[in-house]
Amino acid sequence: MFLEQSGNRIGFGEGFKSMTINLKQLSKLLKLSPTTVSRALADYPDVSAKTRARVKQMAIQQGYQPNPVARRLQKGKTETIGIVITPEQNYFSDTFFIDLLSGISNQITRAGYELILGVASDEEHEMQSMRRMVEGKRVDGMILTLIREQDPRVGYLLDRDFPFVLYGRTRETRPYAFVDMDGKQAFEKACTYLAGLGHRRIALLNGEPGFMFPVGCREGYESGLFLSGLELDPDLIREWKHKDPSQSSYRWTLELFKNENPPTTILFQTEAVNGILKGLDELNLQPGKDVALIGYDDLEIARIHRPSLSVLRPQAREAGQRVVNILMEVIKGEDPGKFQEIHQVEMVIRETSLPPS
Amino acid sequence: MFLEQSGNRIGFGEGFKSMTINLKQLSKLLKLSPTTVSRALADYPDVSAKTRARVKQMAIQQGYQPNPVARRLQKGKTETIGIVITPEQNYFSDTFFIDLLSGISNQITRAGYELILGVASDEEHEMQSMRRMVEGKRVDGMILTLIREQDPRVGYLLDRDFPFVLYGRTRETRPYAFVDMDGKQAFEKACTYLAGLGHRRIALLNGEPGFMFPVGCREGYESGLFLSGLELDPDLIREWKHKDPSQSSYRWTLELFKNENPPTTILFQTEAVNGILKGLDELNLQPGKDVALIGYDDLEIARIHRPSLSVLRPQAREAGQRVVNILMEVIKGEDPGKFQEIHQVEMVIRETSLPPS
DNA sequence: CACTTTTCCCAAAACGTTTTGGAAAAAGGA
DNA sequence: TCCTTTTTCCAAAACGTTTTGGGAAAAGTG
Repeated sequence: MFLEQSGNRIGFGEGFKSMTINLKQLSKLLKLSPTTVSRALADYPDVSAKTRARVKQMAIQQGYQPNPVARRLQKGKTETIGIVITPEQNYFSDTFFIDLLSGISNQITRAGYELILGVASDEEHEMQSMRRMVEGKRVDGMILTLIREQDPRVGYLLDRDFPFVLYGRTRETRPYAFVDMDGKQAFEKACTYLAGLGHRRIALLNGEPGFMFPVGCREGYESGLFLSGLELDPDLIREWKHKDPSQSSYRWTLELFKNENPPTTILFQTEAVNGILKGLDELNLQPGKDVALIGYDDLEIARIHRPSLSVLRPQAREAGQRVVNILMEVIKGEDPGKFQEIHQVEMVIRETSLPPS
Repeated sequence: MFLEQSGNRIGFGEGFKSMTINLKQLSKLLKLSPTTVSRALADYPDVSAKTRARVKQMAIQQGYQPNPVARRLQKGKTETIGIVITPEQNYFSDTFFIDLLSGISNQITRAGYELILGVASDEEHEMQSMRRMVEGKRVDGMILTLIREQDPRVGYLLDRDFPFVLYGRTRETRPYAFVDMDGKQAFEKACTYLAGLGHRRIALLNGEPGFMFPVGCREGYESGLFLSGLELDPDLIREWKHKDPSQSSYRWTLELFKNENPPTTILFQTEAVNGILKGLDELNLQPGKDVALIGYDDLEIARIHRPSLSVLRPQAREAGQRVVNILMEVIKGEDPGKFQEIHQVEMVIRETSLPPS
């Protein structure tokens, strides 16, 4: 009589004693069928306004929340999105990425979904982690970041028609959904801006080849030089390593100034700024004064450094939200090819982008 | 005859066409009952070795994986662990935290569980995100980081007997499970080491009050001074802000050296190193030479900086794994009070811990 | 051979929802 | 009043597992 069936068990050793109420229990309380209660809460038109109100009030009073696991089983959806990060590549410690993740997470929560996180140490584990999510039916869709020029993840997901959205782009002919920052336009803008100030020797300390983003940066750089009537000098282009941004960029900075006709300004990803500053310091060159600097990404260091760094600032949070909204559409069955967005990047002029001295 | 019931649907606009096989379908293929197949795969003794082998082989061949959502419903567990991060506090961009997260994630995967991530902008949203996970029956247990002296999250979870493990400690009399680094011992060790080198004016640039970790750091600092027969001078203790570690530590560094009897060495959390280096640079003091430095946490900058920074190095990855293992025990119903671990912290001597000049 | 024990398998129930396909009651129309 | 339509509700099925509680066949025992 007391606790019929499927009531709360009086836990023994079960740790957490669920204090929560069931649909069945709630419906008993209301003297209605579970069907009606479920439909009332979901605002179906076939339940009267009066009972709907009664149901909702009781649901709130009893703190009823539908069990998500049961709903997922019935609906045939996991209500879950997956993402795999690779801290080895020193990307995760970027505040930009946190902003992206923040936008993603908030939007996913708003949709009533869950974000599950995989942490992989290398490319192989990255793929493995993703396969577990996809083939293990643990997610409805994937979000991919830190995209490579040839990215096996994209082929894998396209092959099995699994919903996904890239933050970034890759070399792939089949249509897929992505949100990308316009790195090309950003670097072009920075380049023409510097040229406009009178700089003639503009160096590019670019990200590691193999990844897609530096490709756009370089395109923008070249196009910027061209638009400004400047010659491209291969000696002014160097690439740092993802595994060790500071060390490699430090060495390349020293290299750049061994040039008999050294640069008066450097374009780079802010990730690499520590190495560059270290190098300039060693060469007794003052950033901003002797060498103008514009970095891509507005990290903390860019703001607190004296002189403060001029940067190209992507709107990471907004991009994260878009990624999620698009993924939801793709999950619904929309054609992924319809969702290909390239977002503009803002240029923030601070103290390191003066004319050459 | 072809696709009876519950077979694969030939998707229409459904996006992802599931190519995966069912327990029912698998059992039909094997001419066995779903019960037997399920039990064979779970290594129950009441299925013969022969059929067990046959079942397993077929399962592999067909790529069968039990639907986790269905299993969760039946088992009454979500097989999911929750964590909420607060990037605002500039904690997340710490590579130490990535290591912790990496250890957590890998161990959770090994247990067949999932890690769901919440990203909250402040304390209020942090609580909100956790409540959604707990009250919404979305997780079996929680992992808490960045613990405050008075932490409402702990009381909340204790009140409802919900399984959780802290990375860190808090002021709470009821027993709870935690894994913490021995910050006290670490700072004591660093302090006595420096005193042993001959330093007499040892400064502490500590983390923000309100959080638990700086409390231990200070205890260790004071105890280290005492053991070395040094007097505590309140003028040598300052606290930087979580929201802006670099800026605040920069200002405090300048302050410290306005002292008529300035320090010859500083103890701090590596998070704050940028501001300290900036300050020393401005004061024309060479780190390592004029002022010895030991930081807590072995961030990238500590290794790449010249001179390289001596640090206290917590084993974040191992700690993450322990947190998960403990949480699994607590979820099983073990007494959380049994799991209170304090891990030793290694001291790595590099180039910034020389005797006073 | 008859009885007991062991081995091997399975039907049915359960987990907590949502959806399907009505059915009873109320309202409207002639 | 009788028939039709609309409104309001609900029983049963389904989602894909695991667990419960046997039961039939095979093997052992006297």
